[in-house]
Amino acid sequence: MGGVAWSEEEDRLLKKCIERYGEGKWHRIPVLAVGLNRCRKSCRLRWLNYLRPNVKRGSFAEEEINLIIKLHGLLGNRQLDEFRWSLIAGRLPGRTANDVKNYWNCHLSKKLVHAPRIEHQTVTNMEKFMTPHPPNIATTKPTDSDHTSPDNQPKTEENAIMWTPLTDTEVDRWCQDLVEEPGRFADHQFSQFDEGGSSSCSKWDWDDSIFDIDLWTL
DNA sequence: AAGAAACGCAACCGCCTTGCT
DNA sequence: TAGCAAGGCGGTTGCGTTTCT
Repeated sequence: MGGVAWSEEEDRLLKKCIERYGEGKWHRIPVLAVGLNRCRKSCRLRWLNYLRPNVKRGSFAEEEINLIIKLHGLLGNRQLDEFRWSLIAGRLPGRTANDVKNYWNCHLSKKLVHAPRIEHQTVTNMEKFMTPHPPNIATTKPTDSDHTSPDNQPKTEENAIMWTPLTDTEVDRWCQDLVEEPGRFADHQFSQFDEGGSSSCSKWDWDDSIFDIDLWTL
């Protein structure tokens, strides 16, 4: 791993400590969890990415991949190659920023490397590339009005597992289609961010504005 | 069957932002 | 207003596992 792997005992100590004292006081965790020789940052990361309840593991579903690519196009900084993984992850129930980032770096970035301007590409015709799935799941475009759940469904494990994971081949085909198809994102939707370069639109203007766009109708 | 290469992902690092004094 | 501490984030690393030759 990228560092010293956490032992079961360390996980148990951290979980117990957070259940007792709550999330958020990371600077106190190393003090409160006797025997846990980890810094506040490591504790926070371990909790958020691994121990926290509702953390979803396993393959990404097509809806999740769809949303990652959409949001990556919208939230990615074209000039700096910077991305807002936490914002993307925030719209994928059970997924962490680290998960999304890893998935992008391992799977999608290589496959979309030839796409000139992803944010002007489109995410359409998913139905063509779908694996068999329960009716009305993948083809339903939710309203997502509360910005908390991409499928506008209760955040339950049941809903999550109904999403059908894509194989690598299917992702390949889907990404290829994305590259070849002319953009469906209207330029005017982005012009407000482009005018005058980055100086006229701060990062927070971006964040505030970005969710005014109905992602599911793009 | 064995070694090499590629992949996946947990963990670390450094920087930035925020809140408090 | 400045300085400090803590939270949070994105980029990177490196080891275990899987696939390929």
